[in-house]
Amino acid sequence: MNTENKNANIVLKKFENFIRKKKLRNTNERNIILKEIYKNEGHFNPDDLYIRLKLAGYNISRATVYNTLQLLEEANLIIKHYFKENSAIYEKVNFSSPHYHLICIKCGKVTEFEEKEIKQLVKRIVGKYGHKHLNHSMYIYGLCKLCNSF
Amino acid sequence: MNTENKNANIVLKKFENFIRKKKLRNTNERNIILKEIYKNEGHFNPDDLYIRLKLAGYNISRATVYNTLQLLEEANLIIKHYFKENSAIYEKVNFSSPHYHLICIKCGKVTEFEEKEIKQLVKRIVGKYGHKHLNHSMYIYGLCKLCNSF
DNA sequence: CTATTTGCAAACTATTTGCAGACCT
DNA sequence: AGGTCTGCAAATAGTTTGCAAATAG
Repeated sequence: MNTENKNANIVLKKFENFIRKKKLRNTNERNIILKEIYKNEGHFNPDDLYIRLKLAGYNISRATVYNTLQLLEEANLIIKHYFKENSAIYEKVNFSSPHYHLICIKCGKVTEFEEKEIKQLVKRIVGKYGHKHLNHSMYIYGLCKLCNSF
Repeated sequence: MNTENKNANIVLKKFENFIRKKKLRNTNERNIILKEIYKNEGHFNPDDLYIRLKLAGYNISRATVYNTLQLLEEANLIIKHYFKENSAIYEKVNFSSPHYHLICIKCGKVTEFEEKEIKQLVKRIVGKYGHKHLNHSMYIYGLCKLCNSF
């Protein structure tokens, strides 16, 4: 079995547990949406996903897409970002290598980077405040090389 | 002169420089908005600000408020956050102590924290990617003490 | 069975835009 | 004087909601 399928199976399992624990219902729509997300790479917004499902032949409403994305976020299977207003951007949780974002406030370009140190730092902070840690994001705002030279 | 006024003067000066450098115009509205922001503490959204200006007797349109907030962000005098969708949240740049945010994905509570290490880390990363650094944010998502116990 | 979930369309809300007039430089 | 900036109202875009029908448990 390839890595992609393995990951997809892990998240389906996790989602099933989450659903059971919360006494929610295991619907086709929810599973289809989760699979569609894990079939693809990179960032996506709710409408991207809605269109992709449409093209794949599924008749799943926007309401259900939004609804399910919220559930998946609570289940810690996707992360929600807000690079700019009026559009939430999601990405799959990457179990092996969390990464962070450099954002150009001029052109909106998003550059990803990794940084092992951050994980330790976050662990310490969360402990201090008694939170249950689900996820974390780091956004560095500035001007990218190109925008900075004009 | 108290600290508040001193800070307000520094930012007015900085904004003036920014305006000049960009060959923009030094309008009353822009200065009124900037002063109003620095008169207050904590987070605010564009509409909060609009209402506050209204109540203070200024007839400044939403369009101008949005417009100016964008300028102030570019001038690095305010930071924009997206704690949840459909509403940008701003705060003044705090020249002495940058701080970061723990966000509860259940109840939306935002807890601020400081962490000196982060600044160094960010400096290193930005250098690596050739960005011009303006600001950075760290968001840690999870469940706050209260939400985690239910 | 029955309470949750769904699809649909309409509603809502934050932000942006177009335009005519006002105002910096 | 000339182009930028403003206020206003209408337009836009993302998300949520209300309701009737479908469906999981």
